[in-house]
Amino acid sequence: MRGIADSVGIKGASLYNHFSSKEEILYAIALKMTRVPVEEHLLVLDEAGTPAERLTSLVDVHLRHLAVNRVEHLVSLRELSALTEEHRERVVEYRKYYQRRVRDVIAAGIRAGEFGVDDPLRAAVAVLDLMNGVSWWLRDDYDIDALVATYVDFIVDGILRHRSGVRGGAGEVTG
Amino acid sequence: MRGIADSVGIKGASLYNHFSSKEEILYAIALKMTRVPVEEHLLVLDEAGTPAERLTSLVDVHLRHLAVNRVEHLVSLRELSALTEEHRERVVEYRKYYQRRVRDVIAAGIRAGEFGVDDPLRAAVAVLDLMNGVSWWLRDDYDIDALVATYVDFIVDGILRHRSGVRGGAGEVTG
DNA sequence: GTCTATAGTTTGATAGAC
DNA sequence: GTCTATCAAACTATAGAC
Repeated sequence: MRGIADSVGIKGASLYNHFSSKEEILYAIALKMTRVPVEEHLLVLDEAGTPAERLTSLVDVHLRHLAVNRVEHLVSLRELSALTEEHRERVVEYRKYYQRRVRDVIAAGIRAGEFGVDDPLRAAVAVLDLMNGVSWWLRDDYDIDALVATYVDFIVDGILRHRSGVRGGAGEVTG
Repeated sequence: MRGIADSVGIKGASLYNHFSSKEEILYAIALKMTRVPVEEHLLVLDEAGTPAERLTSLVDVHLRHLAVNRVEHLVSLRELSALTEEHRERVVEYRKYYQRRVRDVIAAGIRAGEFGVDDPLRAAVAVLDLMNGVSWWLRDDYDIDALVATYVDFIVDGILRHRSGVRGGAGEVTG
């Protein structure tokens, strides 16, 4: 609490005029980093376009939100275990719902012939891990447009893309 | 310390017969999770085979080590800031070296015509984030062979693979 | 090499003046 | 809404018996 207070220029005790406990601060941060993506980012999945186009939009807004709230994202990960069971469950529920929606758009892309992965849920987990990993090393002076372009390529044209058949998959050739 | 002691069936004070401080325990864990990969896993990059084959081997040993030492990996991430500056720097150096070696094998793959990414370092970071993300959700009963096969596919045949040029499905067609 | 007891410090939170 | 002063609990670590 003293560290948080320092960073906003007041004393530790003064924080209790704004929050009733440390857990409430951590919950507010964790909620912001899970509810906002669910209630705002997922809207792009309902707009017009192919699954690949809609997922591209989601990667865009997801990475930009993460770039702006990098520290909050790391805190919500690290301090998840410090939340009450009830609060932790709500945060986990938001994360799971977001994951399911990513899985669903990947599944739609498979049905539409745009994507070529076997298991939409596994692919969704990989895609989210790849994006969220950015928060560990991103710096303030990083070119976010370039970041988004690179990761859209890695995800939409890389992980999810149809394999061209020459090597067809993971060990099928040799196995 | 009491929690650590509980998990090995002794009292907190007894831990000091084996380690002189909590920091020493955390450093031992962090060192294990960074030095072992550098000194053992990277050997597969020096064996025979194309860059893609050697990277495939690295993904294999990396994910298996991570599956066996999942908790230690999470601890070494979470408690990195609890280390002394000297210890933290040594751990970070191991991580950076590992990252550079992954970058180099990707660069070799590009030169050999096996891979088609623009920036080997960015690709290496993405590949490592993707693999390390597994430790957040992996369970003990998970099929590791299937995990390895899936991630080799995502990485070697997905992220790093040559794009076919048509950009098959990521928006160029309609845009 | 384990234990109990406890020292010394830090932490989250409260009380009350301004 | 901020501050100083302070509390109670928890923490890392030590001392000394067995």
